[in-house]
Amino acid sequence: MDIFSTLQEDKSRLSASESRIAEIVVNDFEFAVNASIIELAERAEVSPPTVTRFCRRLGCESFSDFKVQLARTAHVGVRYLKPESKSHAPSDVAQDIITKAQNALFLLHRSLDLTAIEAAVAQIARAEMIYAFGSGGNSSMIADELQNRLFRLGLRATSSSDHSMQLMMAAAAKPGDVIIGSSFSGRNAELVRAFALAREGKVRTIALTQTDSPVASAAEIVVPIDLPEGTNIYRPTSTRIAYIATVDILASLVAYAIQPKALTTLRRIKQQLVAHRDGDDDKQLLGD
Amino acid sequence: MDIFSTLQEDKSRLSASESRIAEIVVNDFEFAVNASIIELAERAEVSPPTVTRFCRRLGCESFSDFKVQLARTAHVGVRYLKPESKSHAPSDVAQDIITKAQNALFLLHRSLDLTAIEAAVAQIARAEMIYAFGSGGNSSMIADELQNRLFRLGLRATSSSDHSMQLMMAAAAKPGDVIIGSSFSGRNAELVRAFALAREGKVRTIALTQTDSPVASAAEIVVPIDLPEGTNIYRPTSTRIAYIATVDILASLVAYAIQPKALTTLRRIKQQLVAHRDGDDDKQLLGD
DNA sequence: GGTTCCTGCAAATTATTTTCTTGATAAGTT
DNA sequence: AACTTATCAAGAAAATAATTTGCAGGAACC
Repeated sequence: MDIFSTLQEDKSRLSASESRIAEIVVNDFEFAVNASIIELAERAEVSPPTVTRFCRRLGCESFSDFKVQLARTAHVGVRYLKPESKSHAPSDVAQDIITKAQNALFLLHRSLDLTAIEAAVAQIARAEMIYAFGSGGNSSMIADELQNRLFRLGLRATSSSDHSMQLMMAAAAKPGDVIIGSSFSGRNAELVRAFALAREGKVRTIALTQTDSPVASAAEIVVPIDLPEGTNIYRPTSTRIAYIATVDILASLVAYAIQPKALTTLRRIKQQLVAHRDGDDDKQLLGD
Repeated sequence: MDIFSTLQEDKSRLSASESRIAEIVVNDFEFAVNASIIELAERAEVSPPTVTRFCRRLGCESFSDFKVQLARTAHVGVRYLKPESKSHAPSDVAQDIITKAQNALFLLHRSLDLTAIEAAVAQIARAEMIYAFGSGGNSSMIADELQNRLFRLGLRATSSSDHSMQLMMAAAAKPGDVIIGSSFSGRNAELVRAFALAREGKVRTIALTQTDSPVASAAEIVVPIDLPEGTNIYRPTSTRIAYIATVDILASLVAYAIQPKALTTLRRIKQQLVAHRDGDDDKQLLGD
């Protein structure tokens, strides 16, 4: 557990003086990690012992322990509390995008539903055939990615971003097959329809989407991905990164679940690639 | 600058005693961030003042400053020095993937070539037509992603993962057009050929790939993405994430470069989407 | 009115840094 | 070649600063 979550959760249990300390820590993180207990106490207009007690209440051993914990999580965690930079200079834009991406991963980690993931992995690992659905540029990439990752494991997988094809495939799928649908917004009505159709035919359905969304309610297993999307319309990235990481987690776990099969297939794909290109370099990746 | 880079670089300037401290810091990071100066000194078999001097040499104000800086970067930075967890438990796998992804972003940020990026952005922003090339599952995703991001800005863009098509498109492209090729390995011979063909016809070429690779030498502008790929064959993710972030940075900068045009196009795409789905929710993303 | 909890003061403890000194190494000099 | 001198690393001890503990006053809440 990190300090910031604890701060959020234990906010009510803090006394007036302690809240004042908390506020400074959240608002001026730079100051807080560099300050001594005395400086922090002065700025919050409390005594040093109060700061120590504050740290203890948050589950830290001591003030220095608190500072270290703060520095550790805040590197990733605190930035989403800060207003984004308004500059369009390349270095700022790059920094901003990378920070947001890291935050997305940080938030993803904290909100991961491992139970749902395990359930999804179990279904995928034993599926006869896997259909990955997603549309609209972002989710279609995720669908392709799912197929890309799963076929390498020796599983039968296909993907489609075409609504009509999705419906037809859902209708054609058999019990024992699995449909994985991705929707960033959770409001892809056609995907909902495909899920409904699939469930009628006893086909397993897995959704990668927002909780409490139409797509989520339509699927049997929901792997929830809930992230605040920034308001800047130019930059929908961070969510995308969280989805990719989730696909990666799913694919890795499936790989472990079906170990021997996956290993052979991967080896064969790799041999094929190496033979096809230059033979002297084994370091290249599987599939560029 | 973070402590770990400094440690790497100043390694030669450290004395014997200081190197012993450095070794402990790198190998047992957990101990180092939690220890007091006395504990650290004892373990390295040096005196406390030597530890203070060590911190100063690394550019820190004091020992506590050192600890804070260490904690800040290490959260992201140190883990790639450590052997990866061998457990296949879902939580460990998830943690591992997310950490690696964050590391990839961290490393990306430190190795970004902003000059190359600016040059690429300038070319893309004024291109008549943009061709995004990439093959093999990973890079083909990046090519699609480039198209996906750029067409939304009102630019003319297409993508292809088909080697033959790439060659034909490269031959058909005109001066004023831009070809962006992605290759994780840098050893995609067909892409090299397409680049050569394009350059004959005065078409601008941009490569997203490893430095000092065949693909890199074939392109006019190289946006280098150099990351150590983990050895685990199941998990090629982290590089992918760095590529996606890079595409995002490029696309965002292009968007800013051509502001008014991009804004109108985005607005029209959004209207189209909202009209097509349910009208009551403006929060949905551009393209799922 | 009693209990509980917050808070600050002052003292005690602990940690950290500074200063000073010693010893080692290397370059220069006779 | 032997001696001198400069430079620097490193520890001891002292000084300083930071942090914590114990205690007591006071406020708020039964």
